[in-house]
Amino acid sequence: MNMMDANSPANLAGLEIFHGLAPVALEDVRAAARFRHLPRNTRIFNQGDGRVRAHALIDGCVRIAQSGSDGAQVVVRFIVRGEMFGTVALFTDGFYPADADALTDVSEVSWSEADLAGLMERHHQISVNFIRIIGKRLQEAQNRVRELATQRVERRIAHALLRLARRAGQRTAEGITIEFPLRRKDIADICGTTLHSASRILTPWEKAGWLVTRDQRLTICKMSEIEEIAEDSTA
Amino acid sequence: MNMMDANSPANLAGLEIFHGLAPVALEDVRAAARFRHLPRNTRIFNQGDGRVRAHALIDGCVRIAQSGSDGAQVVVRFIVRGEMFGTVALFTDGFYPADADALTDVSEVSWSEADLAGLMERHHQISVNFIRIIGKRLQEAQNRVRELATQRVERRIAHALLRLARRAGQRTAEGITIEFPLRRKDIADICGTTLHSASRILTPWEKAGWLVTRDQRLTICKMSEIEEIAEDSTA
DNA sequence: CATCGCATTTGCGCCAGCGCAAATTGTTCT
DNA sequence: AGAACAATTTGCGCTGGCGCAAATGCGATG
Repeated sequence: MNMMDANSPANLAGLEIFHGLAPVALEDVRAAARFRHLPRNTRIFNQGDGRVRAHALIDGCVRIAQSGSDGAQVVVRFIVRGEMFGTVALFTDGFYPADADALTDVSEVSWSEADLAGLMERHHQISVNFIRIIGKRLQEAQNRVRELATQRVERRIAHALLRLARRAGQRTAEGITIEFPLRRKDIADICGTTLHSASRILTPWEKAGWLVTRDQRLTICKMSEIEEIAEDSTA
Repeated sequence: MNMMDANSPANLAGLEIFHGLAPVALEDVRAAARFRHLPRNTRIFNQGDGRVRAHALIDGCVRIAQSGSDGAQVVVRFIVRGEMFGTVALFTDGFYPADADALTDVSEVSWSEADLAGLMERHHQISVNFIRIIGKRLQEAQNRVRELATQRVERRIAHALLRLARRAGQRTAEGITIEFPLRRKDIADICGTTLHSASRILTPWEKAGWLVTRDQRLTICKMSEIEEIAEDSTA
């Protein structure tokens, strides 16, 4: 509650979905928002839950993972500061299609489906932004389909690292550090392979000094070597 | 030109994106529409082309395929009567991310990005419908990612057939017929496998009488057998 | 009708990557 | 610090499915 006034107005304008909104519109947006603070390793929502809300991450990071009836799971994406999540089910069936886990302590905002619908109606720009966001994500998903269908594990892993670095990379002394905990298993679940294969591929890269893992944070030292392996246009 | 009056007003209301619009709004929509008739085997747009438009298929069927720099291609989806296509790039970078080919003679309508933006602004319901459409497609894409990542070829093919049958299936004497030309290569490119593997799997199914191919149309006779192989929840 | 071109089938060999299982290292909790 | 647990590495054998290439089937065209 006390947090709300501290970080809402400034941050809301920074969220991609509210770009270009007038201050008065942002006020409207803020009024319908629910702010929350969650400790790490919390389940934010479960695959199959109803009453979806539109979420935005103010700080921290979140893993979105989908699992099939057979238990096999896939990491849909990692969410970093400023991004929306849980938005796919909005205006469709109303059930979350994946699990969301807080990987670090997080603060998030969310809006109910009905409130968001009202906001979009009153402030048309929100719809446009939203469409842009989902459209972009759809393109990413389709590129991923193509990757899974046509490339082999090593290259898929290289791509995954590059994408993560581009989206959540922080320039540090040693190279580009991906700013959230990333286990082998996560990388495997991103790339559609097994923990074992991921390990077998990544370890040599670490031995060669292309990567470093410290405090659960992965740093890419030799970006160019990874790019070499990825060697493909459509990123 | 003469076609326009014949099939526009009635059909536009049938398009998913214009559901729930008032007649006066549909008039507005119609005014900005460009109707076209194209013979089969025409390229409707190329991957990489600029000046995207929002397309809707009035009649016929279209294959959307994406190819990587290495030549490997993936069938993104098949479009049937009433569906939108080429919509992914709208409001993002403005370039088509895939090729669209007319598999039969087709009639299509399209709107320029600017016109569609205007329509959405004037008739908010269009935005909502559009978001629902893209959201649904995003869910499909993510399910496909999971499938590619976790299931093997046989099961993926079974799923693909079931999905196609559900979306474009026509009840006939022998079973459910998928109403557009579907080559082995297409099925392979949908499932992320090779022509050869697809053949190796489908031929036995045909021999067992579960499927029939006639006039380039595939008919599923024993739906239950295919479902057996697919045996998984999240369709 | 003969020919050409395209789609499909099928045999064969090979290898990327999975699964199992054990060893090793890192992390958390008391 | 020590114990209990979680994550990672790695050896080994196996196989699903790819790649090559040849054969066959089928429709279109002159």
